[in-house]
Amino acid sequence: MAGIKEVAERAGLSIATVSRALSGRGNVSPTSRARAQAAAADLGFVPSYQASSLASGRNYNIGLVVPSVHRWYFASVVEGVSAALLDAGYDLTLYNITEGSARRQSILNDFLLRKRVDAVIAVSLALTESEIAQMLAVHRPIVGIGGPLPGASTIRIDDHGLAEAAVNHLIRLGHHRIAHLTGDSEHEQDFKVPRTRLAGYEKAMQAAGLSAQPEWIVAADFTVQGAYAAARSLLGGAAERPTAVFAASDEMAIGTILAARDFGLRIPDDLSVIGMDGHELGALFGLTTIDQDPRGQGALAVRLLLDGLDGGTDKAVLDTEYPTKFIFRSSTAVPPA
Amino acid sequence: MAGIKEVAERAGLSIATVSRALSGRGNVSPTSRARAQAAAADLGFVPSYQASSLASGRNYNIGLVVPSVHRWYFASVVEGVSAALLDAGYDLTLYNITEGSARRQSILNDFLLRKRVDAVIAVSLALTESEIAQMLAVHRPIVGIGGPLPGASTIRIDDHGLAEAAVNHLIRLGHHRIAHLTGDSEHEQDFKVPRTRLAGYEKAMQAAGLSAQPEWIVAADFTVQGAYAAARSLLGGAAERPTAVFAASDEMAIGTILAARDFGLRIPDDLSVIGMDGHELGALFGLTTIDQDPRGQGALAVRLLLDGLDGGTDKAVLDTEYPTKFIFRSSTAVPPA
DNA sequence: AGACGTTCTGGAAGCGCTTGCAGCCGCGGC
DNA sequence: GCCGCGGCTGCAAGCGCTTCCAGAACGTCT
Repeated sequence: MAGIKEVAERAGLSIATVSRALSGRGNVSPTSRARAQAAAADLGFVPSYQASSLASGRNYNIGLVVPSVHRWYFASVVEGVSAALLDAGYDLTLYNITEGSARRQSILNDFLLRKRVDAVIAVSLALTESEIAQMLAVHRPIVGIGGPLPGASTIRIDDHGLAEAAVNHLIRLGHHRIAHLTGDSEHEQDFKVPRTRLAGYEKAMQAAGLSAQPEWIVAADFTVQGAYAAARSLLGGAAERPTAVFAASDEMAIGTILAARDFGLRIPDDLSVIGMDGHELGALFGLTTIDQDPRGQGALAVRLLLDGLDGGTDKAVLDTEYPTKFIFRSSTAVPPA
Repeated sequence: MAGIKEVAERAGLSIATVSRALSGRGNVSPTSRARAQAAAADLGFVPSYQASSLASGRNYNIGLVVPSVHRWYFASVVEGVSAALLDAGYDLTLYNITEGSARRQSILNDFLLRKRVDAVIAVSLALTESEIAQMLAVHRPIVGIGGPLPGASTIRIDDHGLAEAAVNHLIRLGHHRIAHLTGDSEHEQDFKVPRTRLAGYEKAMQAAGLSAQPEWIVAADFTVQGAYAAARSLLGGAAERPTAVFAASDEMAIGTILAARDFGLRIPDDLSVIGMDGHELGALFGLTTIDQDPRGQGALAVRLLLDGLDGGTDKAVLDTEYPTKFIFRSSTAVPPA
């Protein structure tokens, strides 16, 4: 367990010089630097994280708060963030707040504020203004992904507009009876996205002069299974069956496709389905969707944060709209005659 | 940014007493404790993580190393570990080593050894003995999940025996032509599990006097898509088609089922499929499988580790076999006549 | 009443680094 | 030849806690 002191002795230098040599901060002659590095390598020296952190105020650690790690979208963000941070030499501290409200205050207090992290990335988490203010007050920049963070920087996609676009795509194909699979309000206190997409759906329907039957708007949790169950009741229901479904996520779209298949409905002949996300599995189902590249969003969040930390400027709050790609595949077509 | 000093002043106590009062270590009169707590609350005091960590040597932070965060199994472990750690007041530092070898040495050096974490949980990661020794030398206990860690504690399931059991289930149903979907060696340098399951498959086949055609053992990456593609070539191939498939994971089993459906094969009438994992989606497909509860494995790993850290005993290396549950559903049946 | 324990408290010494400051050296400019 | 300056270096003062130790206060036992 060699410390910097041992390295200094072995290198015949002072502790201060070794510190400067190894950290790259401050002036050190090439000779000294080389000696310090050699000594450090010989001893297998690894600087103590907490000591340097305490002394310098830098942590090289950022916190990532997600409501789930199972859903494709979140897993992808985690992956993007993780890779970007590893490259930058930062640690990633993960907070998976599953149950929603119960633990969140304690996480905020006990973890995030404990100066353990230099900054936090909150995914689909609706922090209140005062919570955000708390974080900013202790100089912890925040960026939000996919969730509105009043007063903090955010990265998001145009959920409303994209939902409209998805529905319009179906409308242009000739569909009139378009259903929507949205989020389950029970599981999404923090998760505003489904409501926004729902609003986009309604707007597009209305703009086209179509009536969105209440029974065509069905809520499910954001999983394949949840959507499958919801789609079964939607498609198996009496009355007029919709000819198209806009699902608020690709996982839900896949659940819908599976349910449709179970009913003997052919996609897209009998039913068109469009999703949203860019899930890898979409290709397998020929799913038409809108790719939002969550991995890239995670990487971007890291870049924004690190730029801000380096720049030192408590930079302006900026709201970035992340670009998306409409992917046309075979799950959408003209409605049955 | 109140420090412990301000709290002490406000409470009219010494720093030492406040520290003891708030941490619960050492003797403090009820009166003093209350005063300290009140003062801390008033000031919104949150102790500095690095300072207490530096002074006490405890980190309250454990590192979790996973090769992926997308695959169901790993996401589940992360979830289990995360929940258990939050309860215990520990932070979780996540290292997602995607590419395999490239970054792993640097992670070991730059991150794990930097005393940032008190312990590490490595999932399906085959650390070498010397890597493990390095960690243990700096008093960082390790527990491995689902991967052999020579010299460290591990939690694992009986992959070999369970694979045999899965295949035997098919054999008992009357199947002779049983295929196996295994891992893709390209993507699994560290991941020994598929090979073990393959060995179990071979053993069971041999024990039953069945020949495992080489073309019935097909490799794919551990995703639905990968398995789907592999299953297509397996089922679409000429020659004798297998009547049953044992897939090394539920995701692969699902891919197989989807491929079979696309070929018009009915499950289980034309093809039996058995998986392994306990994926929630399995129910939707009626998938017979073996539930290994990765979430529980993650939670157990945390418990082992924390017990060890508290106990102080550099406890014995122990190898825990985690219990599994065979789940019979509708994807397996007697072979077609 | 005196000796001895217990419980509680505060002083102060770290934990292992970073960094401000001052001193040293060697150099170019006047 | 002297001054000034810039590059290097080491000293030492922290960073904000924890914890050892010694001492104070209060009980208990004989």
